[in-house]
Amino acid sequence: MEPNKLSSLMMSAEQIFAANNGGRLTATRRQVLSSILKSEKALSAYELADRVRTDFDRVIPPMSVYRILDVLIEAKLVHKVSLVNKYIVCSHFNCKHKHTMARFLVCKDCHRVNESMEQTAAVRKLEKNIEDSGFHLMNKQIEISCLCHKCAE
Amino acid sequence: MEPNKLSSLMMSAEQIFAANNGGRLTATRRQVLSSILKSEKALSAYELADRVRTDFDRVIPPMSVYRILDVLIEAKLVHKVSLVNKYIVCSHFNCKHKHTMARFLVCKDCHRVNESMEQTAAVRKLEKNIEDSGFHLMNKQIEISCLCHKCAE
DNA sequence: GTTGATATGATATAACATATCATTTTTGAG
DNA sequence: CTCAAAAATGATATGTTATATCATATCAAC
Repeated sequence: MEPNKLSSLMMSAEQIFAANNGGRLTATRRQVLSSILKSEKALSAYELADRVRTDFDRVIPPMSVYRILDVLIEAKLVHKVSLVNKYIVCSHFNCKHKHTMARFLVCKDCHRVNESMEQTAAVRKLEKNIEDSGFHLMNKQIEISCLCHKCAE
Repeated sequence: MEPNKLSSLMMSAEQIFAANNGGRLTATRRQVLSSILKSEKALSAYELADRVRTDFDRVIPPMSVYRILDVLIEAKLVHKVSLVNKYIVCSHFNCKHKHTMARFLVCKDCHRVNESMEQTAAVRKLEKNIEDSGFHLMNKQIEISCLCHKCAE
């Protein structure tokens, strides 16, 4: 990721936290966010701790990474990709889109993730199906296991 | 589950394995399948080992349960529900449907699962989207995190 | 500056999963 | 029927992901 893009995303994050009574974007959280932002694939909490160690020469205990991930997920900056038990930055926390339902194509081998917005009509139909089945949608997130083109070669 | 239904499902499984050069439906596998069939919610491999212990008064090591789950998944009798790292019987291994893409609504609290078939038109569109994104579908399975009506009360 | 709230560190342990080698059971050729 | 190969299971160890809990440190407001 180009430094400009990274710093622009970090500035967005600052604003999101400033507008947010739930917590602060502390130095530690900034480092974790920065490291996960730079990754183009989903990372486990432990892998992310390693990245922070490399990127900032600072050891953060996994427990803290989990807690910080919770905060970042709560702030909608990060998604948990449950198919692979890993975490990835929201591909458009920086943009103006109203966040409806996201579809995640998850490479089962390298854990690259393609996040895209579901079409409104499809979402409406899906939400109706879900309610008709006696379930309530908890996470506007659809996950599908795939192989990316690199891993498919 | 009524005993009749259970034995009918077990007979189907026998036929599937008989038609299948990949392996046999051994006594141990039959017990594991029977225990998972009786559960109306998804179970972890360890929970399933516990069920077999209760149901058949027989201890099966978790390692064996994992191996047997692999075989049952391969035979398309069982699904892995990756959202919660648990396993559940395919809701229609006994029926005549051509198996296209299945949608799983997964209760994040009690792990009950609603499995249903995606509509053909939607699947076609989705598969095209996936290919256009440079991914290959690996598992005709869509998982969505929900709360079931009982847990929502 | 003290106090209460927020955040992080440290430690332990639980839950899910795989690797590997040994043993047992089944199958099929002779 | 017996032996050898293949398939299945057992046993053990270890890796990976996640949570619980208590102690310590930092920050914000008065």
